[in-house]
Amino acid sequence: MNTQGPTRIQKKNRAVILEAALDVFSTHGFRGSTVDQIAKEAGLSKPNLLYYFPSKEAIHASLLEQMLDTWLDPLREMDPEGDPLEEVLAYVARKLEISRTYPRESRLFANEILQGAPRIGEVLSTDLKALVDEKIDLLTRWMKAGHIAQVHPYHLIFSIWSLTQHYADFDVQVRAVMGDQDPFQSAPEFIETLYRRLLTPT
Amino acid sequence: MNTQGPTRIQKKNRAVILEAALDVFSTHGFRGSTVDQIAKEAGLSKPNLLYYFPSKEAIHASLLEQMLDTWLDPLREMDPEGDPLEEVLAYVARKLEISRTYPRESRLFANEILQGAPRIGEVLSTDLKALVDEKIDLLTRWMKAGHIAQVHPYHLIFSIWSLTQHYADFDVQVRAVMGDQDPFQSAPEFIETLYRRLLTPT
DNA sequence: TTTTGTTTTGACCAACTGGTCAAACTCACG
DNA sequence: CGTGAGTTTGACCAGTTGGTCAAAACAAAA
Repeated sequence: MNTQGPTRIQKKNRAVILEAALDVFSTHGFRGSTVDQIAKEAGLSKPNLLYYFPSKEAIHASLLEQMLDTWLDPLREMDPEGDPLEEVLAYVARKLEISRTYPRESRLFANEILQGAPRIGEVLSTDLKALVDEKIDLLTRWMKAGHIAQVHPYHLIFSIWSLTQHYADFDVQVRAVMGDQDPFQSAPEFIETLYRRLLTPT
Repeated sequence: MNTQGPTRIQKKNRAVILEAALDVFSTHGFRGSTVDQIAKEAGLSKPNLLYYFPSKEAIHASLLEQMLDTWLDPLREMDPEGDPLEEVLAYVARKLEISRTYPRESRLFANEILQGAPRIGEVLSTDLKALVDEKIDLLTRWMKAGHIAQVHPYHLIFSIWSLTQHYADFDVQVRAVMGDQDPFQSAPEFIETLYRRLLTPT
């Protein structure tokens, strides 16, 4: 009888599989990826991989779930008690940093949304919407109090998402255009300037 | 011997196929789409579809080529003789309008880039880079002359791409968060404000 | 109507896909 | 050492995929 948690081997192999799957799914999308590909990347045989996860779907679901938390965290941290402008700027900086550190997660997410969010559409219109609405409220209060400039708060948030994730999702294009310059060296300053000028009250 | 151009039927069917393929490819990506799916959407049998295009790849390539022109046009139109700030704002407005009018093309492109641009990587680092470099030059001159504020010109362009395409590529997410409000009603004003504040010289 | 080129299709194929299974192997522990 | 649970694998399967092909159906000019 197994009364203990997962074996050392189970722990290691599940991690190895998720790591490999993230690589594969994030660059080929769900349907574009094959179990064989993931198994090879993980250094396992296909049946062995399917001994640790019941199906391709299950691996993908596990990755998405894990990723959604990482994705939402920076927004959650925006503090109603802090200095408004600095809070927004800090949020933007965190988001950009995450794009740099976890580009594969960003692309996994982008792939899912692009295809109509078949697997996380529900979460978007419940959990995500709830969190965003809460922060929209906060931003609106800040604007009404004159702490930051009045702009459409939804679009403010969308703009932050799109600007920061662009560097992960469209990495190939960014690098093709910029040549050998590192986009992440100059991006933080540009984006901070942008939001400072947009949000500093007149 | 066929000395004339394409038949009336050929013209119509090729168009119908491309239209159907755009629908399918843009929502499922290349590998996620099947020839059968496209054929069904086009109202043709699979062999009949393959009578008009030699392969799945060929249809995809044809779409990408056609799309790239549409995608680059608004940037080409940015006029060195015009008023700097208004030229940039007009470019942004054109780009956003295209996102609204051709969301499928935008998603087709996003899919391709996300997967590492295997089919258009070459074009990006030649044609696209050349065009961008030319406009970067123009923007830099405008900045040095004090007509628009000094910001990193590459990131300025990336920000325009990401902000405008976001509304096409992440449409599902935007709508999930905004509920039944139409994002395209309020987006143009927000984005214009953003670039006006960013670029108006101090 | 005949003839000739164009268009459409059902039947088919080989490669690949996600997933199963029984048998073999490995390993910690008594 | 032995034994039982945990781990790994080769062989296999049914469904799907992109693509082919010969024959049939159709259109239009003579």
